[in-house]
This record gives sequence, structure tokens and C-alpha cells, in this order.
Amino acid sequence: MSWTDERVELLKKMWAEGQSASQIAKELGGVTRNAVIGKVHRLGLSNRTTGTTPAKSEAKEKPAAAKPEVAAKPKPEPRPEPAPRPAPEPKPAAEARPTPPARKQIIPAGQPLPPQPSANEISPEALAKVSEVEKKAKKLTLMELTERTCKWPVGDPATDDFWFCGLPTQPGKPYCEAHVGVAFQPMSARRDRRR
DNA sequence: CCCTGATTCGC
DNA sequence: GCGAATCAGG
Repeated sequence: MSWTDERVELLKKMWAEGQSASQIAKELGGVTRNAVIGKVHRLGLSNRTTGTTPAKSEAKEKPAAAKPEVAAKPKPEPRPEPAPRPAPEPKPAAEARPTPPARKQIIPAGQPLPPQPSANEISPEALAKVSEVEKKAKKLTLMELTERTCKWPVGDPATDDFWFCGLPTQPGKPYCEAHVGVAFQPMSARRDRRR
């Protein structure tokens, strides 16, 4: 694969959007995240203030190290600074997430309602944490999921408003910490079985 | 361990 | 110019 115009274009776009090099690499296909990073540097659009490795570049900052050769510049030199980071995403957030997986009792009222002691107590905090986390979710598509991205589904699969959490999973688990919290309930008193 | 970006350097 | 290897930080 080579860096065609279109590919570079997408690279720029995604990089500007704050996508990680690895994500961009996946999207582009045929390249590794290293390739992406390398290209990003060659293109000159590197630092994003975010991510990692904040310092390091400007290690030695001369007090008055002004290079005289920077003076002459006929052109205004439209330094690429399209948009710092105003609001990458409008965030529709039209509706409040009712916490899909946190199943509400789907039991037709008026039924015996089995034991169900006081299960369904996924610690309100955990639930709150979930809805909070969903705001920071990576919102990955099915194909973007990896072995280590939270596979917690959010939204309605029938809508375009559907995605997977995508945050880093808890080692060994298929979900991120917050979702593991509500996915794996203590499965409390299950010993009714043997009465 | 997983991830991130940054840099180097042989190709 | 390219990107794997490596480095460095979280």
C-alpha cells in the first residue's frame, strides 16, 4: 500500500479528529500504526497536545534562541492550524441513555414474580458509572472491536445510533471496568437451589 | 500487559 | 519517502 492522496487525506482527517494512530491504521488498512505515525511526522502534523509524550520535544529551550533565518518570509505562511480543538464532535446526545443492559424488569406486572430477592442491585453507583462511561466510549463499530476493547453494546442496533463501548477491557474480561461491573453480578444468593 | 505517540535509521 | 524497530510514557 502506498500513500495515495485519498489515504493521506483520510489520515489527516482522522488525525485531526483525534483518532489514535492505531485506529487510523486499522481504518486505512495495509499499514501499521507505526507507518501512520511516521507519515504524520513527515507531513509535519504531529503534536496534538493530547495523547502521550507531551514533553520531550522541547527539551532545550534557549532563552533567546531566535534564528535569524526565520525573519524573511514573503508569504504569511498559513501555518496549518485549522482548528485547535473547539469541539471535535457536536455530541448530539439528543436523548439520555436509559442504560440498555441494565434491564428493567421485563416482567408483566401482576405476576408471581419469583424469588428474585433483591437481586437487581447492581449498586446504583455502578450503573451511574456506566452511563457516565458511555459518554467517553470510543463508540466503535462491530468491526473495530478487538480482543481488548469493551464489547458492551450501546443503543439500538436498529438505529444508526448504535455502537460498542470500545474502552479498554479489564484483563480477561470482554468489557471495560464499568461494564464488567454491571455485566457480572455477584450472582448472589443462588443457593435456593438446594433448599 | 495493554495502550499511546516519537524517534531512529536502513532500505 | 517509507516504516519496522525501538524508545518513552501512561
